Amino acid sequence: MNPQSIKVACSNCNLRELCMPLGLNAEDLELIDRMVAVRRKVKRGASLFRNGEVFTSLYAIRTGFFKTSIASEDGRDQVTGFQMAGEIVGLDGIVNDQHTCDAVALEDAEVCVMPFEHIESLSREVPALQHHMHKMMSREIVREHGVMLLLGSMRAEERLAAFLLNLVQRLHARGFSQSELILRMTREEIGSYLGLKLETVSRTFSKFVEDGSVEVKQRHVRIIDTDALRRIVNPQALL
Amino acid sequence: MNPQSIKVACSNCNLRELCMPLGLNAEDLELIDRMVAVRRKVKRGASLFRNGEVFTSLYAIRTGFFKTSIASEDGRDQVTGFQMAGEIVGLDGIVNDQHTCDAVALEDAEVCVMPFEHIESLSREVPALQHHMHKMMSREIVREHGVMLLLGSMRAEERLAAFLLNLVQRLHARGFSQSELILRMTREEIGSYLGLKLETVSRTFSKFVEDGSVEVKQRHVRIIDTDALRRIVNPQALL
DNA sequence: CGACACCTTGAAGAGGTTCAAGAAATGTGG
DNA sequence: CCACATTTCTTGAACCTCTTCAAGGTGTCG
Repeated sequence: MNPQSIKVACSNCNLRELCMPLGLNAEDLELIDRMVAVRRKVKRGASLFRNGEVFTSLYAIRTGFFKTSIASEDGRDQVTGFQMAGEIVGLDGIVNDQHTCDAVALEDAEVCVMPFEHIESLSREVPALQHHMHKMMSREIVREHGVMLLLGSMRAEERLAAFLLNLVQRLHARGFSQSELILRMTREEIGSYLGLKLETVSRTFSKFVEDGSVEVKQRHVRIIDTDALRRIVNPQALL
Repeated sequence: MNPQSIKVACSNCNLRELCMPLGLNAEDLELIDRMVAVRRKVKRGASLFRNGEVFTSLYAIRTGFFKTSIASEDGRDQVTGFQMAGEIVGLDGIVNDQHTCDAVALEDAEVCVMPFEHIESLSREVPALQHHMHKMMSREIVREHGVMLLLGSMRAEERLAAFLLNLVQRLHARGFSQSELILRMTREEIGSYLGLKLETVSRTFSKFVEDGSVEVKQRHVRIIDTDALRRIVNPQALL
C-alpha cells in the first residue's frame, strides 16, 4: 500500500499517558523518542497487518479505531478485540515472528510504528519502559480472561451490556461522553466478538430500548440507565 | 501454608527446554540459575496463589497439573486454563501487582518460584532471556485468542474435540502417549473452561464413545480415531 | 437515484441447559 | 480393610435461549 509516513516524537505526544510509562526523566524521554520510527495512516477498511505477515513492529494507535480478528482454517471468524487511541496492537506477533491475527481499521486511523527490536534494546536501558512493556502484555492477558468469562458464562443480554459498559468506560477515559457513543463496528462484528449472531445483537439492542436503558439509532447509542446495564451484567453483586 | 523449599539450578534441569531460552552460553546460564529462588510444593486442591494476593513471582511448573480460574463478582467461575510441566503461571499478576485469578493444583505439584524482580533485572543483562519472556507472554495472548475462537464460534462437540486434541498434543510433547491420557480435572472444570455445563461435557463424551472415536472410563481417555476428532473441530479444512 | 451494505423483526427449529434420579468412584474413619 | 459418606459422573425429559431462515426497512455512497 502507501505507508504515508511522518517522523515524530513521543515526548510531546498528547497520548503519552496512555502509551508510555509515567515518571520518566528527560534523558529517558529522549531515548524513547527513538522508539517510534514513523507514523502510518490506515484508511477505513484497510488492514494494519494480516495473519501470516512477518512481525516487525508494535503499533500504538494515535487516532482511529481497529478490530483484530482471527480466522479458523475452515473460515470461521472471531473478532478478538476492538482497539482505540492509546492502545497497542501487534503483541500476537512476538511468539513466532509473524502475526496470527488481522488488524483492520474501522475508521481512518493513524498509528505509531514501533520496531520491536528498538523496543527490546531500549527496554534493556530504561527499566521503566521494560516494566511498562510487561504490564501492557499482562493487561492484555487479563483483558482476555475477562472475555473468556463473558463468552463462557454470560447470556446474550449480559454480554451486550458488558460490552457497552466497557466501551463507554474506555471512551470516557479519553475524554468522551459517559453516556453517548458511536459504534464503529457492525452488528455482525459485535456479534463475532460476543459469540452471538448479528440478529441476536440487534434483538438485544431492541430489548434494551424497550426497557428504557438505552437509546439506539443505528450506530449511535445513548445510555440512559447505566445502573440497569450494570445490574444485567452482575445480577447479584450490585445493590 | 508450608512453602517447603529447596534450592536449585535451572542449568541442569531436565525441563530447561520448555521453560528457558535455548542457545545460552555458560556465562548466561550461570546468571539464570539465580532466577529461581526456591521450589515450592503444592498439594492437590491447594492454591499456588489466589485472586487479590500480592504478585511477587512467576512460577514454572516442574511437576503436577494446575488450573487457573477467575470469578465474577456474582460468583460465577470461569476456568481460564490448565497448565502442566514446563508451563508458566502468574503472568496475570504483573499489571496491577496483584493476582487476578486463582491457580489451584489438580494433583500434587512442585513449582520453581521466580521472583519477578530477578527476572526483570536479569532480562536487562541477558537479551535472550528478555526475548524469551516476551515470547512467553505473546504465546499466552495467542493461546487465549484460540480459546476465544472456541468459545465464540464452536459447538459443544467441536469444543470438546479441540480440548482433547490440545491436551494430548501437549502431553505428547512431554513424552506421554499420543492417544491416551488421564484427565486431571472434573467434568465441571472441563465444562467451565469450554463454556458448557458438566452434563453437556458428559453427554458429548458419550457421543464420542458411540461414534467410536474415543474410549472413556471416568478420567481415563483413549483416543481411537484422532482424525475423526480433527474433522469435528475443522469440518471443512481437513480432507 | 439506484445499488449495496447494514439493520430489524418474525417464526420455526436446534443445541444446550435445567432439573432430577441413580450409578460409579473416591476418600474417610472406625 | 471394610462400610459409609461424599463427590463425581451418566442419562432422561422438559424447557429455554439463541440460531436459522426469511422478508422488509433503513441508510449510505458512488
